[in-house]
Amino acid sequence: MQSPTELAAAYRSQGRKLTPQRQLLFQLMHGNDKHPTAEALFAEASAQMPGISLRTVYQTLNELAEMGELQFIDIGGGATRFDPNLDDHHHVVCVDCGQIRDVHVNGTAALKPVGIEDFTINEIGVVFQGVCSTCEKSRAKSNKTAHAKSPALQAKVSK
Amino acid sequence: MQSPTELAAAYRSQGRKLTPQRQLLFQLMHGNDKHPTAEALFAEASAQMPGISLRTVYQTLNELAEMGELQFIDIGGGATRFDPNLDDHHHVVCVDCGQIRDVHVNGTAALKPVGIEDFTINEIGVVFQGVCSTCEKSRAKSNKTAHAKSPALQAKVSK
DNA sequence: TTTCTTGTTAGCAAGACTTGCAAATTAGAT
DNA sequence: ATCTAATTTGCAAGTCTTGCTAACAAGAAA
Repeated sequence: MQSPTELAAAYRSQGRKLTPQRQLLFQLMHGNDKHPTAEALFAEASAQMPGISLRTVYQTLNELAEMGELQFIDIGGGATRFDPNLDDHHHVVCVDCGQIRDVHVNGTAALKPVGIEDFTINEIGVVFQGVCSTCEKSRAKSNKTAHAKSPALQAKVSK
Repeated sequence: MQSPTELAAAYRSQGRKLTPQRQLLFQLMHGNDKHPTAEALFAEASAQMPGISLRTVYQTLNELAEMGELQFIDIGGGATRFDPNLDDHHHVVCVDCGQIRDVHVNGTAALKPVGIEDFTINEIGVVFQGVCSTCEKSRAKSNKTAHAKSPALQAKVSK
């Protein structure tokens, strides 16, 4: 995602208006690597601008996505998460705490799907599932099984 | 996913009962490579067993997932899709019609995520996005832009 | 076969997430 | 200062999935 200043220009050049709500959301998302949900972003925004509506957050995120300034991430678990990182990257998810981390991956160009000659591939997405060190430690203590699914990821399964 | 017969045995050995509803769903899912949503499966099931409830379909799918007989696929677009294929495989999605195809991928073992030493990776998921030949043809006719997103994938975005 | 226990089903309400809509508001041009 | 079209809000509504519970049925036991 471009900087708030650049976005301001981009917005105006498209006939969109530069509102305080949008400017705030530009700031909050710029360089944000937390992959927040709309609700999470709404919470942050509300702290600085009481009264801003969740509807506006959704609206702005959708605009930014249309403009190609950010992407949606759906890895199960309910809410869509937003990623302003436009670099070529992928994601690592902790199945315990649900955190998502951006990660550069070497070797994607060598991936060879077999038997889909009738498809024109445009994009490749790789998601690594694992356990972060923090969760690994708490697992050791609480003696959890290594196969238990994260509250985050099992949300849709057996909440 | 195992065969209906094997699942019957697995169910009983776990103290679960073998109901007609479950047996029907076992059949419908066994070897099913359509990655149906719960609704889609419910529709198929209803044709053969009028009166079966959507609730039961969800329940059974969740059970099978708990038992490791199938996996959930979340690629955005609203509903979760179910995959009974337990082989090591990945997915190709047509961004136009939304179809999902199973695909074997060579080279996944060589994927190297950079900078996540603090994660213990357990699984890797690869999703290829592209356009199937059928949609490619209709695009040529209707002169659609190559960047338009599929109704299926943009469902959550700008339905 | 009848009985009994316990797991299941069906249906509907409700919860989570996201979008549609319309009135009130405001950015930016004139 | 005025005007017009884009925005924001707030709420209703839509989609997908789960919670809850009474009625029901599978499988064990007698």
